[in-house]
Amino acid sequence: MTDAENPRDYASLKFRIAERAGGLPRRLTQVASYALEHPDEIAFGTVASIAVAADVQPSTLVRFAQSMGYQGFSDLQDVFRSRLRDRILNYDERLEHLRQHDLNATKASVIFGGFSDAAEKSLNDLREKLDPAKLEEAVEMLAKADTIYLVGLRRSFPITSYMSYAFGKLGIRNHLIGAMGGLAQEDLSFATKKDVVLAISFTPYASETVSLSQAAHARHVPVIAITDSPFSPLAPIARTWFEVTEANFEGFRSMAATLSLAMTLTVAVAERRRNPKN
Amino acid sequence: MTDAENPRDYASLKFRIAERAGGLPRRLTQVASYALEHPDEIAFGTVASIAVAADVQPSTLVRFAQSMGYQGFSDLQDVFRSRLRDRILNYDERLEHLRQHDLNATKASVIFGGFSDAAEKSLNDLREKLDPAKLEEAVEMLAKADTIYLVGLRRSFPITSYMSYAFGKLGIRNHLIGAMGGLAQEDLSFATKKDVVLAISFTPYASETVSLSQAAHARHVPVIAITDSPFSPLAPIARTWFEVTEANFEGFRSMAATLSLAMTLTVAVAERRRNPKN
DNA sequence: TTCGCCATAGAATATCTGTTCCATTTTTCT
DNA sequence: AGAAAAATGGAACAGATATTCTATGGCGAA
Repeated sequence: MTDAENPRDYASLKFRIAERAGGLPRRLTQVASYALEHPDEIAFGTVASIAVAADVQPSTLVRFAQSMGYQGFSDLQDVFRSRLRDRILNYDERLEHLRQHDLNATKASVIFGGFSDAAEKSLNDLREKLDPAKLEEAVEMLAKADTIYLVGLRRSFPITSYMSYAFGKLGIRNHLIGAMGGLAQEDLSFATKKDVVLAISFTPYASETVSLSQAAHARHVPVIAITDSPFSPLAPIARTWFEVTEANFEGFRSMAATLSLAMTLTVAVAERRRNPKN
Repeated sequence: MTDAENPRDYASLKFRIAERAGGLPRRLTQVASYALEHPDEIAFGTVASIAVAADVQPSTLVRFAQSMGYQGFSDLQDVFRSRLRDRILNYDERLEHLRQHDLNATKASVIFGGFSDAAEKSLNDLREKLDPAKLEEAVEMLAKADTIYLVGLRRSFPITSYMSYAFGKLGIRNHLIGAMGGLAQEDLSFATKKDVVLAISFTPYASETVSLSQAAHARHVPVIAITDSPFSPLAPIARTWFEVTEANFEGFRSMAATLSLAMTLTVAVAERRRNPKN
């Protein structure tokens, strides 16, 4: 008997189970305690496998789920699965929420919340994923470079233009490619082995960024890339590359993580030049 | 054909997929990229449901698993599931992990942490401080503007250049001032009462940004400002203005909050133009 | 004790699952 | 251009799945 709506998130379900477990028949209590103790067995297992593990009949599991207000075991299992999903994806759900609200409200502040969340998620993602060794390698390369060529168009241009500005302030020679006018190719053709190209591009990869980087790579200019997937055309030609996946809101991707990485590279390179290794 | 032993943990599997994806047939590449982008779909979904989501035949999924060296799809799915299991189980361990890493953390990764923290702090600050009413007002003004003039130099230029790009994509007429060359004054002199100037400037306020905005204001062009203090020279001349204080790390200020606000304005204006307020 | 009720076990079942197979298309090599 | 090989789509299949159903067991009330 479903009494009122039943929990769709793990926290409330857990609460309901704990709450009702006392007044439940023997076998169902047994299931309840097993469920709370081995939540990921429930999430991943099959009725049969869980039944064995909990020393219970398969049908008991179904009855348990029904007594908690769900239609069947699979229904309840979904909640246990969402728990695992949410640990990683709950931001996406929040974005979903915002999007739904957005339809009714269209309020700018909701949009702001969405972008802020996207930024935060992106930052946390990168925090987990960023490999310090790769970072070191990139910093080392950039620190030794004669001139740093910054290649970024469209969405990535704000990033490269920031880097160019910051490098400039720090006295690090750099060329910003693709600013205005079509002189990009010209500029980059001066690059040599002693220089480094830092290319930034995300799906859909701007063709000019890709072709410029490839041309540089063909002339043995080392390339460092910041991109969003191993399938990026920049990945295979880069000496080292960073995977940065920005969360998006309403189709507009955050730039917070990329920017954070860009600032890191800038400052770290300046520091490395001041105190070279060894 | 299983060539050597195959990955049982997600990290190595991911690596193998990325490694081999290039030389894979079309449909298998499609699966590869879907798998890397939606790992938890793979973990929880069924062959049928994933096939639909990835726009592929069920059999292709099995073939993909086999081409990665597994006996069947379920085998590969186990690896994706282990990823979720491990994430959860390691949560406490992860803190340990981080602490240990922190000890041998490289300089660059510490810097990255600093910038990420600064970004997060800035975002939270603005989340608390941002006044929805002001936001509405600014959106309304921008939505009604004939042309939006974006004024930002130095550190603020990445922001305005992003907005210019995004506005352009959304079909909203705008002029990016201060890009290159000294023609800024010229460009802005065309602005009329029906336009709006959006000026972005932070301490120390770039004199050109200030003087351009003042000139526009003198000619009765409405000005919206994003700046960092009530004492900013932009505050008194702005019809409405936002105070955004970015946290800094090693003297380099974050741009996350400003960027978030900028994206908000862009998208909100586009939306407002689509659905004007009575 | 006897009756009635509920919980339980375990088999039955209809659905859904992953996998295989083969005809067809596409690509590759000669 | 033609032949050979590889890749793909889609249907068929055997096995596993969650769920339902029925007979049995246990327990308290009359």
